[in-house]
Amino acid sequence: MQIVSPLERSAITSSDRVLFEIQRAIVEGDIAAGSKISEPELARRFNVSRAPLREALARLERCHLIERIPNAGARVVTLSTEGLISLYQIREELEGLACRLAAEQMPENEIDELRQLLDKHLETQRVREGESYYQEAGDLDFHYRIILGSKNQYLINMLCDELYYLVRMYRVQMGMNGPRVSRAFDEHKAIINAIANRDGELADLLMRRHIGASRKNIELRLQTQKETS
Amino acid sequence: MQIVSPLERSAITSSDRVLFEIQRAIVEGDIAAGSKISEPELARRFNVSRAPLREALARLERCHLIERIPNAGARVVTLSTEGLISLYQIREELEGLACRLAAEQMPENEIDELRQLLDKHLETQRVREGESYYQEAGDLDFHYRIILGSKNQYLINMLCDELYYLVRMYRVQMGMNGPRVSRAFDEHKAIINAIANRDGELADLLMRRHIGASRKNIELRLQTQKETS
DNA sequence: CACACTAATATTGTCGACAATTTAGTTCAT
DNA sequence: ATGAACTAAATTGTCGACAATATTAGTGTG
Repeated sequence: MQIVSPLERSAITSSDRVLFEIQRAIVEGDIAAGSKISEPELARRFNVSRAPLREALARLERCHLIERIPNAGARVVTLSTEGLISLYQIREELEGLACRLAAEQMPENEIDELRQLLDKHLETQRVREGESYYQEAGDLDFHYRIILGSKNQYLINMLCDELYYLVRMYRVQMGMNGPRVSRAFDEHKAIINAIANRDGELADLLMRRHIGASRKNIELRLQTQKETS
Repeated sequence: MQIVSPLERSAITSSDRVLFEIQRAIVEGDIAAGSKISEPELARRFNVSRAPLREALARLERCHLIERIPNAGARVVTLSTEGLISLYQIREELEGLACRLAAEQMPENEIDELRQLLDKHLETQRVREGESYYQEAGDLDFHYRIILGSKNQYLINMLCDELYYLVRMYRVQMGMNGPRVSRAFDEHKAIINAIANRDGELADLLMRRHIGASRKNIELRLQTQKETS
């Protein structure tokens, strides 16, 4: 089975182009969460007919960014704290597995590259202290590479294609930064060390903790939400 | 967040109808694994234009039954023992999680219904001794219901929509029956008991073992494959 | 004033035709 | 005979128009 990275993709067809643009717009919130999607409007806006647009919509549904109802149209997904927790529960399991597999499968050169990436992140963090955006992207990139390192094609598709953009959307729009950002580096470092030592069990555990800590933060927020209301 | 069961879906549009028919054909092997998909041919065969057919193809790609290459067309996925192992690795994690959540979230009446389902399976197994097909469907149904019981919408979508048919395809075409079938009942019973006792940790563990045992069988088969060749 | 029903409007689903691209086949040169 | 370049055929991608369905506005009635 040939392993393919989902992000190594350039816009071949005009349907691709439209997909990327709408995807970005939804993730960044330019197209508001929960808003209705009008095919004629979007087709005009991106200068394509409805055929490639609908193709793009089908792929947006695939990565859980929109929901479609037959004969009634599509809506951008609505974000909720409960949904975010659901998402993190899944990530804990799947990315834990990814780490375990990466410890077995990831070639040395990829591990080295990942180390270098971490060092680079450390520098940019020092330089751009406080600006979490870059760090966020970097964090996702870190996770991304480990997933690719698992060499499990289904896992790669699910995490890097079908959930990746939804995770980004939650981060961008619900502002997942805070005190965890600073800790993340150390945790990343420990994870990559475990992988380098080919200790899959430990890498698995550390990644679960890493994501689980974020989830618990969110659950905490949910509690205070409920108390306030 | 409204919880929706993916299998509660009837063919609304003609794209739906075509999707269901092709889906069944691929799973059963009527359309051979690895074979190229011709849009004009399928359109004629199912008496629709290419528009709804392409819509159906997009959704088949979503559940990993076909792979598309821009400007080059689609192929039915090829099955491999390695792929099956990859799939089971993911199922172990996700269905383990599903059990843990089901132990927390599944309402009593659903648990009762699941118990009755198990009893019914036991009868049909006695009656149709040896015929594994019904049992297979039943096994999937068992897993299916627990997943729904987790009340995690992303998890439900991923397992019951995006992976369900691929799992069935592997089972039908690679003939996953054998001695495990008889054990499955006892394991199912233990899992449902754990859920009924609201012991999520145990239910999680048992489900991982349940699926893990199947995976190890497959890995064993892979070993003998390699030795023979 | 609320509600049910109907008519008008807008949106989605489907079709057939055309454009762009890939694939298959043929010719020619080495 | 092998391989490269070109041509022809077939396939995929895109378009605009029409049909089917859902939404909205309007009307009348209790």
